[in-house]
Amino acid sequence: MARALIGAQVYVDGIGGRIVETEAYDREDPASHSYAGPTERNSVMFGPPGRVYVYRSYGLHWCLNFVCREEGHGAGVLIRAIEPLQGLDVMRERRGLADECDERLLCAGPGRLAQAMGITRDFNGLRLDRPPFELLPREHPVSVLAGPRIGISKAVDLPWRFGLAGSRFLSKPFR
DNA sequence: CTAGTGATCCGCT
DNA sequence: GCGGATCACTAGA
Repeated sequence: MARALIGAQVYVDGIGGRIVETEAYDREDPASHSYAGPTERNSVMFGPPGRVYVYRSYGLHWCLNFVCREEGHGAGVLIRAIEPLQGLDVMRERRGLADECDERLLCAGPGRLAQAMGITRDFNGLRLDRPPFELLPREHPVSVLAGPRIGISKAVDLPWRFGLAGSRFLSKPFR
């Protein structure tokens, strides 16, 4: 699913764009929040698929995940970067950036993307197929790159980070 | 482009 | 008490 989501579009109240970077996290995965089993924080990961799991990162940022396997499994896809297509002015305002700033700073990285889209803990558990969310399938075939995940200290070699080949909006290049 | 650093909260052991 | 699924900023190649 992390690979399949590259090129899809996601919107919150009409603001968002094309998903260009994701990471997979699974139950038997030491880097996953679900690895040690269900807790209050990760309970949405063990619920039905097609919902949003939001967590606080480093005490400062929010991060957006899609629950992507059957109920009870405990898997998720971290949305790491989006190519902004709609609501760029609102994104800039939420991010505290100037009008003339580089578009690539708006949604390149999970914390930036959540801030630009207005995601907070209040969105945890919401369904992706209902407002305020809208998820559109990709319209054309895409070329997808894979590589190791970013910012983790366990299972560092699994190639579970995916990106749209050639995109300028990635949080980091693929080697 | 990379590498280093501090900010700041809370889930989990 | 520890240590993050991060970011903004700085300095240097």
